[in-house]
Amino acid sequence: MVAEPTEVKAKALDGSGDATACCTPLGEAPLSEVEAAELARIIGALADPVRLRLLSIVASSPEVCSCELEDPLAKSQPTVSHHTKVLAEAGLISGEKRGRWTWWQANTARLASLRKALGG
Amino acid sequence: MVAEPTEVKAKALDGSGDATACCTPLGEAPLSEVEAAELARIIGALADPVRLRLLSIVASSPEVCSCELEDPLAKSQPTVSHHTKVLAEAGLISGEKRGRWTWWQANTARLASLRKALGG
DNA sequence: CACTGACATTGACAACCGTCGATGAGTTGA
DNA sequence: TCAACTCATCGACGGTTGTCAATGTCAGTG
Repeated sequence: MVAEPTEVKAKALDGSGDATACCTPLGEAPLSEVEAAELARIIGALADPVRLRLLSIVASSPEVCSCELEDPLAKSQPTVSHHTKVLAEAGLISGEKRGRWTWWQANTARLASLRKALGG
Repeated sequence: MVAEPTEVKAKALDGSGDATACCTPLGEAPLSEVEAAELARIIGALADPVRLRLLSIVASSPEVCSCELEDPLAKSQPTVSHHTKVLAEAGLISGEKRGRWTWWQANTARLASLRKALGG
């Protein structure tokens, strides 16, 4: 028997949970405390070399399985799982569980909105 | 007597210390460990709400004095000094000491290269 | 030359974060 | 039904980080 695909995480950012920018672009006006906190949360998910490499791997392929990440990252399975969770909660990747495997793909819209918040 | 302006910090990133992108854009190819470490260092400088607000203040004005940051950030003087140092070492702001004051300005080129590394 | 003002540095402390072994939950195939 | 597999969660440990009081450094002022 084959299980139905299951959506995986994604945490609210601007309230609705979509991938739009959260903040007024840098350089236009000082950020409010709330905007800064929210933006820092997302950026913080990228402020780690392992997660950056993880995201670059996922973003370079249409879909990547968790099991394909352990080797290139040279990290233990719990560590990889931790990092995917952080990236997913920041909305930067999305996971779908199919059968035994969880498949990840990059959220390019979220990355674009982040670039925009950075002054793009 | 009036002292000459003094340049303030800026730390190597791609070796030359300029403001070009350090890494292959996300989504094009997996990052190397060195690229990821370097990019994470820069992004890490932005992964803090206080530094984000600090940068947004500096970037919204042609020049800002350190003394003008304490109040809006609601942080002590050593804390503000710490954050300006982190941002400067990441190349995101540049400081110039004139007389008693240190004047900061945003490094827009560095921000642009960061956006490019993020897939822009 | 003392004195004040602006900023950097030091040292200490609490909170947070990355890491992994052990364990648990759910799926597949025999 | 049971064994093997994939992944998430838990608990613990060590290292990093944000914060501030105290102190140091240097430029301008009287």
